[in-house]
Amino acid sequence: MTAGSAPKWRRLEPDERREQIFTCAAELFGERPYAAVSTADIAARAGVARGLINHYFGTKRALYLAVVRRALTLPPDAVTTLPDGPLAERTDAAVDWFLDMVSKQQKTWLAAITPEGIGRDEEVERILDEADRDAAGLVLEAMGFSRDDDRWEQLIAVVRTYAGMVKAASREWLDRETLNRSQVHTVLSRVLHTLVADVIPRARNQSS
Amino acid sequence: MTAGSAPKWRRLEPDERREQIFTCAAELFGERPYAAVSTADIAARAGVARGLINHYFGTKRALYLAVVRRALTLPPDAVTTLPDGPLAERTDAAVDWFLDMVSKQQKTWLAAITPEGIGRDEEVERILDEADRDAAGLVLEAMGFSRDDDRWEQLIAVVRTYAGMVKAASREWLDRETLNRSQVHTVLSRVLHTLVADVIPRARNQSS
DNA sequence: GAACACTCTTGACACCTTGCCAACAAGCGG
DNA sequence: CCGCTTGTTGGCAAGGTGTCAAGAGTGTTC
Repeated sequence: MTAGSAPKWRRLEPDERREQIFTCAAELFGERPYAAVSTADIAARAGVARGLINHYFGTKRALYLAVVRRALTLPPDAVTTLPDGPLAERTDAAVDWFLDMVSKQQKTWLAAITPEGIGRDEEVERILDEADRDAAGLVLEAMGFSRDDDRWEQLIAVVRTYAGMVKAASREWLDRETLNRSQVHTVLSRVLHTLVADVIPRARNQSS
Repeated sequence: MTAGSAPKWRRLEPDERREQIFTCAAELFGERPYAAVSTADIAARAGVARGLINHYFGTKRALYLAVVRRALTLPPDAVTTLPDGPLAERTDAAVDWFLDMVSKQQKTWLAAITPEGIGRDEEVERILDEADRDAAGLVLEAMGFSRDDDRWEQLIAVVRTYAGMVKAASREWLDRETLNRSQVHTVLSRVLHTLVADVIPRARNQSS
């Protein structure tokens, strides 16, 4: 028995440890509401002292915000991979791409977009807003609009409106399971088609 | 000096006290996120001992749920006042009715639908769901569907999807002010028209 | 290979919040 | 004026969070 002094704990690179804690936190926040997840729970799952969480993220809330931020940040490989065909094809492809992405990180995505109800929270709201804005930009570009368009801000607003529908549809599909993927796809791509082909041209003539 | 023994506190009817605490709580939850409002804050504003809150509502969370529930309950005078004309007219009228209602209770409505993103919470989610469900039912009836329709559940799901867009549009209009009422009206009524005339017929052939 | 230094990690401490409960007292009925 | 009902208070115990000095793993040096 070479009784080598077995270390009680392993020392990791900060980035590594940070990521590990982050992952465990993301899992837990996906399973239970914010208040029902204690830093002790996160520490336990990560096999780590509770204080380490504060060391890396400062605050439970900050850790939570980091999780939300990453869950809502979508990979920017959207536009490049979309076809060039007619509008109907492009909307189909865009929605498909999106549904794929969402189904990969179901839990986290759902948790991030699920409203808790009354009361506003500046930080979370800002993160949600920016994520929506980025996503809307990608969608618009995929649909063939340019950032130089003089109505860009209004276009963004319209698509962000659409984003509300996308989120609700995701919940019906993944959470409530009242619609299947095919049905959600139909709803989202038809509506997107309507927006681009029908609504946006009209809206141009109603600027305040 | 008729040194009448000045009472340290007044005794109220249970309903009265309950309502008073409820009101203060609603105010505070409207100003700050759930976690940032302590029962001590509520008690202070109500001029009452903290323990009394637990006595009446049992739990901080229960009080919060009561507030959310009341904020989301909407007046059921929708269907009766809608015209009988062609679909486009009905969608126009329905959206108009809705925008009127919303603009009347801006603050409460906005506070109630603004996502806090603090994760999932069965109870709150259920309350939001039921509110959406009721609203969706009203919309469908206004659009001429019957509750006996064998696809009723799926119809509800689709309209609830639409509800997500309605909320997002309300925020763009009232909160961010990136779209004016006319534009929001166009977006919402056109999309509703698409749903009823185009999407729902298709969805029927895709039931899982 | 032993001592060293660096810093990642721990464990305990103080503070705050929530829910509980027994005692108190306001106001009505006799 | 007295006593009863019960609305109301105030303090206690459990649990959660953030901070911080001390401890221990791991690479480096001689």
